[in-house]
Amino acid sequence: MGEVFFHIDLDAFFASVEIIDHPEYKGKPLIIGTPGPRHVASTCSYEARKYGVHSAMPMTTALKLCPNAVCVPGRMKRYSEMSRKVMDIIKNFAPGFLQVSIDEAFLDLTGMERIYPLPGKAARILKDEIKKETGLTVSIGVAASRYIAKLASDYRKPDGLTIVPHGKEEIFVDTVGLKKLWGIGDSTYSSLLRKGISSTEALRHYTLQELSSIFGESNGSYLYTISRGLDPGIYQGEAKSRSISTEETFYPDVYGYDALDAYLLEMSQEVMFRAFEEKKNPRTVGIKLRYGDFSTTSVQETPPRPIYSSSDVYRIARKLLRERYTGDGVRLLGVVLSGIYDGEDVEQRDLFSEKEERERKLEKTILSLSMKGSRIMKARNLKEKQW
DNA sequence: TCTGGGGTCCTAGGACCC
DNA sequence: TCTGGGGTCCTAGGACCC
Repeated sequence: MGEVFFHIDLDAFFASVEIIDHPEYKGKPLIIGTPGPRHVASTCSYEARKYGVHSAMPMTTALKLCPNAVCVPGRMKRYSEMSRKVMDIIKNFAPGFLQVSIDEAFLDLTGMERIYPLPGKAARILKDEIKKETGLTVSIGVAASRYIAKLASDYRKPDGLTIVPHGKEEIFVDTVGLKKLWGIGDSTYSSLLRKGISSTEALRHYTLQELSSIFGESNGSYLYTISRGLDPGIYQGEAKSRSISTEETFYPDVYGYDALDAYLLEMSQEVMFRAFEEKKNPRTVGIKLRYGDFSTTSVQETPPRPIYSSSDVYRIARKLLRERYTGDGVRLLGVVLSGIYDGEDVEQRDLFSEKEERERKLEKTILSLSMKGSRIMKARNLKEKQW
Protein backbone atom coordinates (compact mmCIF):
# COMPACT_ATOMS: atom_id res chain seq x y z
CA MET A 1 0.00 0.00 0.00
CA GLY A 2 1.36 3.39 -0.99
CA GLU A 3 0.78 6.85 0.31
CA VAL A 4 -2.56 7.96 1.70
CA PHE A 5 -3.60 11.58 2.14
CA PHE A 6 -6.79 13.15 3.43
CA HIS A 7 -7.88 16.64 2.53
CA ILE A 8 -10.48 17.92 4.97
CA ASP A 9 -12.55 20.92 4.00
CA LEU A 10 -15.15 22.55 6.23
CA ASP A 11 -18.45 23.08 4.41
CA ALA A 12 -19.54 26.72 3.95
CA PHE A 13 -17.53 27.33 7.07
CA PHE A 14 -18.40 30.90 8.16
CA ALA A 15 -22.07 30.43 7.25
CA SER A 16 -22.22 27.12 9.13
CA VAL A 17 -20.80 28.72 12.27
CA GLU A 18 -23.41 31.47 12.09
CA ILE A 19 -26.16 28.86 11.78
CA ILE A 20 -24.88 27.04 14.85
CA ASP A 21 -24.88 30.31 16.81
CA HIS A 22 -28.19 31.48 15.32
CA PRO A 23 -30.42 28.47 14.68
CA GLU A 24 -33.07 30.81 13.27
CA TYR A 25 -30.90 31.12 10.11
CA LYS A 26 -31.14 27.42 9.44
CA GLY A 27 -32.63 26.59 6.06
CA LYS A 28 -32.41 30.21 4.93
CA PRO A 29 -30.15 31.72 2.31
CA LEU A 30 -27.40 33.29 4.40
CA ILE A 31 -24.58 35.49 3.17
CA ILE A 32 -21.53 36.47 5.20
CA GLY A 33 -20.89 40.01 4.05
CA THR A 34 -22.06 43.59 4.44
CA PRO A 35 -24.59 44.87 1.91
CA GLY A 36 -23.51 47.88 -0.10
CA PRO A 37 -21.23 48.91 -2.92
CA ARG A 38 -17.60 47.71 -2.85
CA HIS A 39 -18.40 44.86 -0.54
CA VAL A 40 -18.20 41.20 -1.48
CA ALA A 41 -19.66 38.00 -0.06
CA SER A 42 -17.10 36.09 1.90
CA THR A 43 -19.12 32.86 2.15
CA CYS A 44 -22.74 31.82 1.88
CA SER A 45 -24.97 28.95 2.89
CA TYR A 46 -25.93 26.23 0.41
CA GLU A 47 -29.44 27.69 0.23
CA ALA A 48 -27.94 30.93 -1.10
CA ARG A 49 -25.74 29.02 -3.56
CA LYS A 50 -28.87 27.70 -5.22
CA TYR A 51 -29.48 31.27 -6.40
CA GLY A 52 -26.01 31.48 -7.90
CA VAL A 53 -24.41 33.34 -5.02
CA HIS A 54 -20.79 32.41 -4.30
CA SER A 55 -17.84 33.72 -2.35
CA ALA A 56 -16.06 36.83 -3.65
CA MET A 57 -19.23 37.88 -5.46
CA PRO A 58 -20.06 41.60 -5.15
CA MET A 59 -22.80 42.04 -2.56
CA THR A 60 -24.91 44.10 -4.93
CA THR A 61 -24.94 41.20 -7.39
CA ALA A 62 -25.57 38.63 -4.69
CA LEU A 63 -28.58 40.55 -3.42
CA LYS A 64 -29.96 40.93 -6.92
CA LEU A 65 -29.78 37.16 -7.34
CA CYS A 66 -31.14 36.46 -3.89
CA PRO A 67 -33.00 39.48 -2.47
CA ASN A 68 -34.31 37.56 0.55
CA ALA A 69 -30.90 36.52 1.78
CA VAL A 70 -30.00 37.19 5.38
CA CYS A 71 -26.71 39.12 5.46
CA VAL A 72 -24.41 39.09 8.46
CA PRO A 73 -20.99 40.68 8.83
CA GLY A 74 -18.18 38.23 9.48
CA ARG A 75 -16.89 37.51 12.99
CA MET A 76 -13.37 36.33 12.39
CA LYS A 77 -12.61 35.76 16.05
CA ARG A 78 -15.46 33.34 16.41
CA TYR A 79 -14.51 31.50 13.21
CA SER A 80 -10.90 31.21 14.34
CA GLU A 81 -12.07 29.76 17.64
CA MET A 82 -14.23 27.15 15.89
CA SER A 83 -11.45 26.44 13.42
CA ARG A 84 -9.08 25.71 16.29
CA LYS A 85 -11.54 23.20 17.75
CA VAL A 86 -11.89 21.36 14.48
CA MET A 87 -8.16 21.45 13.76
CA ASP A 88 -7.44 19.98 17.18
CA ILE A 89 -9.68 17.02 16.41
CA ILE A 90 -8.02 16.50 13.02
CA LYS A 91 -4.54 16.90 14.47
CA ASN A 92 -5.18 14.18 17.04
CA PHE A 93 -6.60 11.77 14.51
CA ALA A 94 -3.39 10.97 12.67
CA PRO A 95 0.15 12.28 12.22
CA GLY A 96 1.19 14.32 9.21
CA PHE A 97 -1.21 17.16 9.98
CA LEU A 98 -0.90 20.24 7.81
CA GLN A 99 -3.32 23.13 8.14
CA VAL A 100 -3.47 25.21 4.97
CA SER A 101 -6.15 27.78 5.75
CA ILE A 102 -8.79 28.57 8.33
CA ASP A 103 -11.08 25.85 6.95
CA GLU A 104 -8.79 23.25 5.38
CA ALA A 105 -6.18 20.72 6.41
CA PHE A 106 -4.30 17.69 5.17
CA LEU A 107 -3.54 14.47 7.00
CA ASP A 108 -0.93 11.95 5.96
CA LEU A 109 -2.12 8.44 6.82
CA THR A 110 0.68 6.69 4.99
CA GLY A 111 1.81 3.59 6.86
CA MET A 112 -1.21 3.49 9.17
CA GLU A 113 -2.83 0.42 7.62
CA ARG A 114 -2.60 -1.41 10.91
CA ILE A 115 -4.77 1.17 12.67
CA TYR A 116 -6.97 2.14 9.73
CA PRO A 117 -7.01 -0.71 7.20
CA LEU A 118 -9.74 1.06 5.25
CA PRO A 119 -9.06 4.78 4.70
CA GLY A 120 -12.70 5.36 3.78
CA LYS A 121 -13.81 4.04 7.11
CA ALA A 122 -11.26 6.20 8.89
CA ALA A 123 -12.57 9.24 7.04
CA ARG A 124 -16.09 8.48 8.18
CA ILE A 125 -14.99 8.17 11.78
CA LEU A 126 -13.26 11.56 11.53
CA LYS A 127 -16.32 13.19 9.95
CA ASP A 128 -18.57 11.82 12.69
CA GLU A 129 -16.27 13.01 15.42
CA ILE A 130 -16.09 16.56 14.02
CA LYS A 131 -19.85 16.64 13.65
CA LYS A 132 -20.44 15.36 17.16
CA GLU A 133 -17.94 17.69 18.84
CA THR A 134 -18.62 20.89 16.91
CA GLY A 135 -21.84 20.49 14.93
CA LEU A 136 -19.96 21.21 11.71
CA THR A 137 -19.80 19.05 8.62
CA VAL A 138 -16.69 18.53 6.50
CA SER A 139 -16.01 17.06 3.10
CA ILE A 140 -13.05 14.73 2.82
CA GLY A 141 -11.00 13.67 -0.17
CA VAL A 142 -8.81 10.59 0.06
CA ALA A 143 -6.02 9.94 -2.44
CA ALA A 144 -2.39 8.96 -2.89
CA SER A 145 -1.31 12.59 -3.30
CA ARG A 146 -2.21 15.89 -1.68
CA TYR A 147 -3.21 17.42 -4.98
CA ILE A 148 -5.73 14.70 -5.85
CA ALA A 149 -7.04 14.59 -2.27
CA LYS A 150 -7.70 18.32 -2.50
CA LEU A 151 -9.64 17.94 -5.75
CA ALA A 152 -11.51 15.00 -4.25
CA SER A 153 -12.74 16.88 -1.17
CA ASP A 154 -14.38 19.37 -3.50
CA TYR A 155 -15.95 16.70 -5.68
CA ARG A 156 -18.97 16.09 -3.45
CA LYS A 157 -20.03 18.80 -1.06
CA PRO A 158 -21.35 19.31 1.55
CA ASP A 159 -20.76 16.40 3.93
CA GLY A 160 -18.97 14.51 1.16
CA LEU A 161 -16.45 11.70 1.03
CA THR A 162 -14.60 10.93 -2.19
CA ILE A 163 -11.93 8.28 -2.46
CA VAL A 164 -9.73 8.21 -5.55
CA PRO A 165 -7.97 4.85 -5.76
CA HIS A 166 -4.32 4.92 -6.73
CA GLY A 167 -4.11 4.42 -10.49
CA LYS A 168 -7.39 6.23 -11.20
CA GLU A 169 -5.97 9.75 -10.88
CA GLU A 170 -5.97 10.52 -14.58
CA ILE A 171 -9.57 9.41 -15.00
CA PHE A 172 -10.47 11.50 -11.98
CA VAL A 173 -8.98 14.74 -13.33
CA ASP A 174 -10.83 14.07 -16.59
CA THR A 175 -14.06 13.81 -14.60
CA VAL A 176 -13.36 16.96 -12.61
CA GLY A 177 -12.62 18.88 -15.79
CA LEU A 178 -10.03 21.44 -16.79
CA LYS A 179 -11.85 24.45 -15.43
CA LYS A 180 -12.08 23.14 -11.89
CA LEU A 181 -8.50 21.97 -11.51
CA TRP A 182 -6.72 23.69 -8.63
CA GLY A 183 -4.27 26.23 -10.02
CA ILE A 184 -6.19 26.95 -13.21
CA GLY A 185 -7.93 30.27 -12.79
CA ASP A 186 -9.96 32.36 -15.21
CA SER A 187 -6.93 33.70 -16.98
CA THR A 188 -5.20 30.39 -17.64
CA TYR A 189 -8.49 28.76 -18.57
CA SER A 190 -9.21 31.44 -21.17
CA SER A 191 -5.78 31.19 -22.70
CA LEU A 192 -6.11 27.41 -22.84
CA LEU A 193 -9.44 27.80 -24.64
CA ARG A 194 -7.87 30.27 -27.05
CA LYS A 195 -5.32 27.59 -27.92
CA GLY A 196 -8.18 25.20 -28.55
CA ILE A 197 -7.52 23.24 -25.37
CA SER A 198 -10.80 22.65 -23.59
CA SER A 199 -10.23 19.41 -21.71
CA THR A 200 -7.59 17.60 -19.71
CA GLU A 201 -7.40 15.00 -22.50
CA ALA A 202 -6.59 17.72 -25.02
CA LEU A 203 -3.97 19.17 -22.68
CA ARG A 204 -2.22 15.79 -22.56
CA HIS A 205 -1.51 15.95 -26.29
CA TYR A 206 1.08 18.65 -25.67
CA THR A 207 4.65 17.84 -24.74
CA LEU A 208 6.33 19.36 -21.71
CA GLN A 209 8.48 21.49 -24.02
CA GLU A 210 5.47 22.81 -25.91
CA LEU A 211 3.62 23.73 -22.74
CA SER A 212 6.69 25.38 -21.25
CA SER A 213 7.24 27.54 -24.29
CA ILE A 214 3.59 28.62 -24.33
CA PHE A 215 2.96 29.13 -20.60
CA GLY A 216 6.45 29.56 -19.18
CA GLU A 217 8.67 27.07 -17.43
CA SER A 218 6.74 26.86 -14.20
CA ASN A 219 3.17 26.96 -15.49
CA GLY A 220 4.03 24.67 -18.36
CA SER A 221 5.31 21.87 -16.20
CA TYR A 222 2.46 22.44 -13.75
CA LEU A 223 -0.13 21.94 -16.50
CA TYR A 224 1.75 18.95 -17.88
CA THR A 225 1.77 17.33 -14.44
CA ILE A 226 -1.80 17.94 -13.30
CA SER A 227 -3.34 16.94 -16.63
CA ARG A 228 -1.96 13.46 -15.99
CA GLY A 229 -3.30 13.27 -12.45
CA LEU A 230 0.22 13.55 -11.06
CA ASP A 231 1.16 15.61 -8.03
CA PRO A 232 2.65 19.03 -8.81
CA GLY A 233 3.84 19.24 -5.21
CA ILE A 234 1.45 21.65 -3.55
CA TYR A 235 1.91 22.62 0.09
CA GLN A 236 5.34 21.06 0.55
CA GLY A 237 7.29 22.91 3.18
CA GLU A 238 5.77 24.69 6.14
CA ALA A 239 4.49 28.14 5.24
CA LYS A 240 6.95 30.91 6.06
CA SER A 241 5.86 34.49 6.42
CA ARG A 242 7.15 36.51 3.47
CA SER A 243 5.04 39.64 3.65
CA ILE A 244 2.74 41.56 5.96
CA SER A 245 0.19 43.86 4.41
CA THR A 246 -2.93 45.86 5.01
CA GLU A 247 -5.20 47.57 2.56
CA GLU A 248 -8.51 49.33 2.49
CA THR A 249 -11.08 49.98 -0.18
CA PHE A 250 -12.84 53.33 0.15
CA TYR A 251 -16.30 54.36 -0.79
CA PRO A 252 -16.48 56.93 -2.19
CA ASP A 253 -12.99 57.43 -3.66
CA VAL A 254 -10.51 59.42 -1.60
CA TYR A 255 -8.79 62.44 -3.14
CA GLY A 256 -5.63 64.27 -2.19
CA TYR A 257 -2.36 63.69 -0.36
CA ASP A 258 -3.53 64.80 3.03
CA ALA A 259 -6.40 62.36 3.27
CA LEU A 260 -4.30 59.50 1.91
CA ASP A 261 -1.44 60.45 4.17
CA ALA A 262 -3.57 59.98 7.25
CA TYR A 263 -4.42 56.43 6.17
CA LEU A 264 -0.79 55.78 5.36
CA LEU A 265 0.23 56.64 8.91
CA GLU A 266 -2.32 54.31 10.45
CA MET A 267 -1.49 51.52 8.02
CA SER A 268 2.25 51.88 8.63
CA GLN A 269 1.65 51.50 12.35
CA GLU A 270 -0.58 48.52 11.88
CA VAL A 271 1.80 46.51 9.69
CA MET A 272 4.82 47.31 11.84
CA PHE A 273 2.87 46.35 14.95
CA ARG A 274 2.15 42.99 13.38
CA ALA A 275 5.80 42.60 12.39
CA PHE A 276 6.79 43.25 16.02
CA GLU A 277 4.27 40.69 17.20
CA GLU A 278 5.68 38.08 14.87
CA LYS A 279 9.25 39.06 15.79
CA LYS A 280 9.98 39.89 12.16
CA ASN A 281 11.72 42.71 10.38
CA PRO A 282 11.06 43.82 6.82
CA ARG A 283 13.66 44.83 4.26
CA THR A 284 11.18 46.41 1.90
CA VAL A 285 8.26 48.81 2.16
CA GLY A 286 5.68 49.12 -0.60
CA ILE A 287 2.42 50.86 -1.24
CA LYS A 288 -0.47 49.87 -3.45
CA LEU A 289 -2.84 52.28 -5.15
CA ARG A 290 -6.04 51.47 -6.97
CA TYR A 291 -7.79 54.30 -8.75
CA GLY A 292 -11.47 54.78 -9.41
CA ASP A 293 -11.16 53.03 -12.78
CA PHE A 294 -9.70 49.96 -11.00
CA SER A 295 -6.26 50.46 -12.52
CA THR A 296 -3.79 49.29 -9.92
CA THR A 297 -0.18 50.17 -9.35
CA SER A 298 2.39 49.41 -6.70
CA VAL A 299 5.81 50.78 -5.76
CA GLN A 300 8.32 49.41 -3.34
CA GLU A 301 11.67 50.37 -1.97
CA THR A 302 14.42 48.50 -0.19
CA PRO A 303 16.50 51.05 1.69
CA PRO A 304 20.15 50.29 2.44
CA ARG A 305 19.55 50.77 6.17
CA PRO A 306 17.29 48.36 8.02
CA ILE A 307 13.70 49.33 8.75
CA TYR A 308 13.19 49.22 12.44
CA SER A 309 10.20 51.38 13.31
CA SER A 310 6.80 52.35 12.03
CA SER A 311 8.09 55.86 11.40
CA ASP A 312 10.62 54.34 8.98
CA VAL A 313 7.77 52.57 7.26
CA TYR A 314 5.66 55.71 7.19
CA ARG A 315 8.48 57.89 5.87
CA ILE A 316 9.16 55.52 2.97
CA ALA A 317 5.46 54.93 2.27
CA ARG A 318 4.90 58.64 2.13
CA LYS A 319 7.76 59.20 -0.24
CA LEU A 320 6.45 56.46 -2.52
CA LEU A 321 3.01 58.07 -2.48
CA ARG A 322 4.54 61.41 -3.50
CA GLU A 323 6.32 59.73 -6.36
CA ARG A 324 3.42 57.74 -7.64
CA TYR A 325 0.10 59.40 -6.82
CA THR A 326 -1.52 61.03 -9.86
CA GLY A 327 -4.08 63.09 -7.96
CA ASP A 328 -7.02 61.02 -9.22
CA GLY A 329 -9.64 59.51 -6.95
CA VAL A 330 -8.28 56.54 -5.01
CA ARG A 331 -10.38 53.47 -4.50
CA LEU A 332 -7.87 51.43 -2.55
CA LEU A 333 -4.72 52.17 -0.59
CA GLY A 334 -2.41 49.61 0.95
CA VAL A 335 0.93 49.23 2.72
CA VAL A 336 3.08 46.11 2.32
CA LEU A 337 6.15 44.96 4.23
CA SER A 338 8.21 42.33 2.43
CA GLY A 339 11.67 40.82 2.47
CA ILE A 340 10.79 39.59 5.93
CA TYR A 341 13.50 38.11 8.13
CA ASP A 342 13.62 36.97 11.74
CA GLY A 343 14.13 40.06 13.81
CA GLU A 344 15.03 39.22 17.36
CA ASP A 345 16.52 42.29 18.95
CA VAL A 346 19.62 40.49 20.14
CA GLU A 347 20.58 39.21 16.74
CA GLN A 348 20.14 42.61 15.21
CA ARG A 349 22.07 44.53 17.82
CA ASP A 350 25.00 45.45 15.58
CA LEU A 351 22.67 47.00 13.02
CA PHE A 352 21.25 49.58 15.39
CA SER A 353 22.75 52.31 17.44
CA GLU A 354 21.86 52.32 21.11
CA LYS A 355 19.60 55.26 20.59
CA GLU A 356 17.76 53.51 17.78
CA GLU A 357 17.30 50.44 19.87
CA ARG A 358 15.81 52.46 22.70
CA GLU A 359 13.44 54.12 20.29
CA ARG A 360 12.44 50.79 18.86
CA LYS A 361 11.63 49.34 22.26
CA LEU A 362 9.65 52.41 23.16
CA GLU A 363 7.70 52.23 19.97
CA LYS A 364 6.93 48.54 20.48
CA THR A 365 5.40 49.39 23.82
CA ILE A 366 3.47 52.35 22.55
CA LEU A 367 2.15 50.48 19.54
CA SER A 368 1.12 47.50 21.56
CA LEU A 369 -0.71 49.73 24.02
CA SER A 370 -2.40 51.81 21.38
CA MET A 371 -3.42 48.76 19.37
CA LYS A 372 -5.20 47.48 22.41
CA GLY A 373 -7.13 50.56 23.41
CA SER A 374 -7.39 53.28 20.89
CA ARG A 375 -8.85 54.28 17.60
CA ILE A 376 -6.47 52.04 15.70
CA MET A 377 -7.98 49.10 17.48
CA LYS A 378 -11.39 50.43 16.65
CA ALA A 379 -10.44 50.61 13.01
CA ARG A 380 -9.30 46.99 13.15
CA ASN A 381 -12.52 45.86 14.79
CA LEU A 382 -14.49 47.64 12.15
CA LYS A 383 -12.55 45.87 9.45
CA GLU A 384 -13.13 42.56 11.11
CA LYS A 385 -16.83 43.20 11.17
CA GLN A 386 -16.90 43.94 7.49
CA TRP A 387 -15.45 40.61 6.59
C1' DT B 1 -21.74 41.05 -12.13
C1' DC B 2 -18.45 45.85 -11.11
C1' DT B 3 -15.02 43.74 -8.74
C1' DG B 4 -12.57 42.65 -0.31
C1' DG B 5 -8.47 41.59 2.21
C1' DG B 6 -4.59 38.76 3.14
C1' DG B 7 -1.42 36.08 1.24
C1' DT B 8 2.00 33.06 -2.20
C1' DC B 9 4.72 32.32 -6.30
C1' DC B 10 6.42 33.53 -11.03
C1' DT B 11 8.34 36.48 -14.78
C1' DA B 12 11.05 39.82 -17.19
C1' DG B 13 14.12 43.43 -17.33
C1' DG B 14 17.81 46.14 -15.32
C1' DA B 15 21.80 46.84 -12.18
C1' DC B 16 25.83 45.02 -10.64
C1' DC B 17 29.53 41.70 -9.96
C1' DC B 18 33.03 38.18 -11.25
C1' DT C 1 36.59 47.79 -27.83
C1' DC C 2 31.15 46.91 -30.64
C1' DT C 3 30.25 42.98 -26.81
C1' DG C 4 30.16 36.35 -23.06
C1' DG C 5 28.00 33.95 -19.43
C1' DG C 6 26.32 33.22 -14.98
C1' DG C 7 24.65 34.67 -10.52
C1' DT C 8 22.13 37.67 -7.35
C1' DC C 9 19.28 41.36 -6.02
C1' DC C 10 15.60 44.55 -6.95
C1' DT C 11 11.21 46.14 -9.09
C1' DA C 12 6.43 46.01 -11.14
C1' DG C 13 2.98 43.43 -12.53
C1' DG C 14 0.18 39.30 -12.92
C1' DA C 15 -1.99 34.79 -11.72
C1' DC C 16 -3.91 32.26 -8.20
C1' DC C 17 -5.92 30.80 -3.69
C1' DC C 18 -9.03 31.09 0.59
